Amino acid sequence: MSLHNMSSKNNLELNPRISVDCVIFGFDLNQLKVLVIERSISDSDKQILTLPGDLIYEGENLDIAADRVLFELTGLQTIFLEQVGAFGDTDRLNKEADKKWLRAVREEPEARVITIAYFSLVNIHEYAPQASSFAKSAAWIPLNEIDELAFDHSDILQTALKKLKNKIRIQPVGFNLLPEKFTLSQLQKLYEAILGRELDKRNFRRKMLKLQLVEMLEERQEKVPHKPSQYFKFNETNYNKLIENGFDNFGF
Amino acid sequence: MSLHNMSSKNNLELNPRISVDCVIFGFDLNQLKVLVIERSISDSDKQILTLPGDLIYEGENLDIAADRVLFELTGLQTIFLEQVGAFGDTDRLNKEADKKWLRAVREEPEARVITIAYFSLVNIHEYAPQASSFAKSAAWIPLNEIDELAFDHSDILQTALKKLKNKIRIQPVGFNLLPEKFTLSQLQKLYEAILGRELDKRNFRRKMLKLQLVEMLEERQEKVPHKPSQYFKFNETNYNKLIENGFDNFGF
DNA sequence: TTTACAAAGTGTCACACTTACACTTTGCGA
DNA sequence: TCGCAAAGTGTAAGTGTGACACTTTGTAAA
Repeated sequence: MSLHNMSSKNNLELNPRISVDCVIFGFDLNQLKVLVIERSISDSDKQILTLPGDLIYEGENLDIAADRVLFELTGLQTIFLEQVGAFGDTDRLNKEADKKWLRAVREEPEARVITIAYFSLVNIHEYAPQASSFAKSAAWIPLNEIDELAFDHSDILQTALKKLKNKIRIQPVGFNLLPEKFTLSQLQKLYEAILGRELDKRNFRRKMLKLQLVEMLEERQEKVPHKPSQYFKFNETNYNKLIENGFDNFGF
Repeated sequence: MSLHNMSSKNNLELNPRISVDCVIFGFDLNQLKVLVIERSISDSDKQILTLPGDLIYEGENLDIAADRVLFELTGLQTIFLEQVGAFGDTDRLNKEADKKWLRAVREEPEARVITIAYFSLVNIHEYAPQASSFAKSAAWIPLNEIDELAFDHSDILQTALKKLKNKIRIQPVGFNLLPEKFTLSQLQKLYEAILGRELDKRNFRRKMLKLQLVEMLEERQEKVPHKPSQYFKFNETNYNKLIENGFDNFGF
């Protein structure tokens, strides 16, 4: 710490900047995907992926800042958004490529930044990613194709995913990830994508129907080259009740 | 934001301070308690309770700062400590009594402070709370006797408690809250205190023994005016295995 | 029109876990 | 030796889980 000499520099150290980063999960009825930003300084530079995020504004609440990032990027508002936690290790911006990028875009590239991570579940078909003030290009990348992210974003992503996995066991998940009507197979694929393993079709259906989480619609699939499946929708009353109380099928 | 005029003041606004606050749970073999600080400016002032916490130091990792707060207050090191999350609402320091106190003790009482909350489980008998650099007096208060805390600390406490409740359903809890040897009734009381409801004695014992979480010692209680109970200890191997894997008795 | 395809949809049995419930045992202290 | 107070113990009914294979049905191609 005594490496730094002048008070203005010192001040930078003393007062970390705060950012929010969002892990935005989407589901294309087949795979779980994450919305990432392709960051580049020059064309020659290797593309590096980051999670969407931004420094918070003066006087802005953390949740609001996360809403803002999500909205600017996707146009989505009042969507599910839950805090993952704070990531503030002093060396989190220390990778050479990251430092180079920060020097190119930040007013105070050396400043410590503590980020508050959020995660969100969105319906991938409801919109297309938009260019925003902090991101020129955004893209949905399948979860299992992401191997390296800038800063500590891989860490953040893994933590968010763990949180989602735990959540799905206790509360229903899907309202935000699925279109209004969906088939039970699609719902099952969603659970499989999140849990990372296959589930038995019959057992899955039995469970979903017993929980009365979903209800059958009149409508069916059309023009599929096999037996068309029934569409379902969430039973909003029961869905919210289960969100409130949890499944509560624990050991106590 | 435009209320503030000068750049130094502005700078305060732009760069929030970061603190850590710790929810330290203890268990006296009967009740769940929380370690709180009694804050007072003058003797005449009404005592207000806060969670122990401190601004982080320059260049200090968040986890390290939380460790430090815990250590200074309790002398305990390398204890279970898990992040609850970030609390950063712009109005979290706006209560009149809190502002008065901040003006008395902080260099920059008007600065925005974002706090990262942690929670910890400690064995209440292993030590006595100590005066520390940030707290003159600390005390264990039963959870259900705490009705008001400074700042947003009630909110933080409730969030930490919810986290603990969820944790106990998925992972064993107790190693840090209980002495080395304990009775099954004491363990049951701990679970009841955390879950906030009574459990059936026989069912509880059956479950604990089946999980092989604990093992019986030769030793028994002595000089108790009733049938003495066996002492148990945690089976460290199985305990750690269960921490790793979770109970996994969910719906999927 | 017939046929092949591909995914939807369906039932049962064994097993494990949960819940509810009441009496006996034991050491201490009066 | 008697009373107390908490420890300790078993069972039966019900419910959820996990494993498992065949039939149905609409489309599209032959």
